[in-house]
Amino acid sequence: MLRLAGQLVDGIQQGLAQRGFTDVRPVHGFAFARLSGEPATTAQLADHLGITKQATSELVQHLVERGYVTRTSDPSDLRARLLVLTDRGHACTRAAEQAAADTVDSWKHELTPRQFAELQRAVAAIAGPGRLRPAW
Amino acid sequence: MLRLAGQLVDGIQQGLAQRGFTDVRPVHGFAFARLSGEPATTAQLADHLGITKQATSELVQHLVERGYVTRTSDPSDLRARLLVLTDRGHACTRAAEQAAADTVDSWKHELTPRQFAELQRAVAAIAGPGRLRPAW
DNA sequence: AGATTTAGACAGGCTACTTGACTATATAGT
DNA sequence: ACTATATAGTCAAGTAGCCTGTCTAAATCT
Repeated sequence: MLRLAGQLVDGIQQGLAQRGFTDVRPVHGFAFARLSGEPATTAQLADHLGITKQATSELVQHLVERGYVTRTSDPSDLRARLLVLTDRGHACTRAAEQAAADTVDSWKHELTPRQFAELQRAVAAIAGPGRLRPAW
Repeated sequence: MLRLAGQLVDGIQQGLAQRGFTDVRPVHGFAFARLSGEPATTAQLADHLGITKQATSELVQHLVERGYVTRTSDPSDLRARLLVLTDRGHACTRAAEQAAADTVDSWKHELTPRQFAELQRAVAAIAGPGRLRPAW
């Protein structure tokens, strides 16, 4: 299982590099996954990633500098800044999803369609939705 | 899939802590996995872990200081030191395996026996044996 | 025998995190 | 309404795990 996760992470990272996104790391992908749904504040993102606000603040700064994210003001809370993906941010997210799909496809070829469907069902049943964060 | 890997790593780490092993990290587990088979040199271990000799040397020093590993001389090469797991090292390895089994058992309860068997088969078929290293 | 490679360790540097401290805004208690 | 407390975000400093570069001793090649 750990090997599969490693293959997937490596595959995404490699696919992103091939598509021109060389300045993002896996942890940024987890951030994109959170922001691609709806905007979030830095504190919410920190909770999602399982790291401190401070580290998240620096990570967000990195993404803003490289044009993946913009900070917009939250009308309901003057302290907070809502983080929104830019077009480039969305493009990077799509590229990561494609790279992930490519890796999963390579697994598909090792299995019968029925086995693959079972695998998908089992993984989805066990994992469920929820926070996704760096593991080790 | 990444969530499952995260659950597994967290489960192992937590299980180890409950069993009294609080001074090991996941990367040490990968080292134990390599050493529990047959002894290896630092350079071989570095190759297995996918990190430099220097980082491996420091990691080994950490494990020696804490009594998990001993360095024995290699009669066929006076430069090399063969790394051997101590009793404590083996105990930690077994504890990690038990903790991993506990986590996998919790998955088992979410699936039918047939589905679980299919999952095992599919994962084994895709992942295969080989080097295991930190992923992100 | 001499030249090159390899095992291991030491030194210094980088980076992604951490804890601690601080300001500005929001919320709760009286 | 006023005060006390909590929260959003950032700055500063420290830590840990990796890196590259360098070196010694032993092995291997010519």
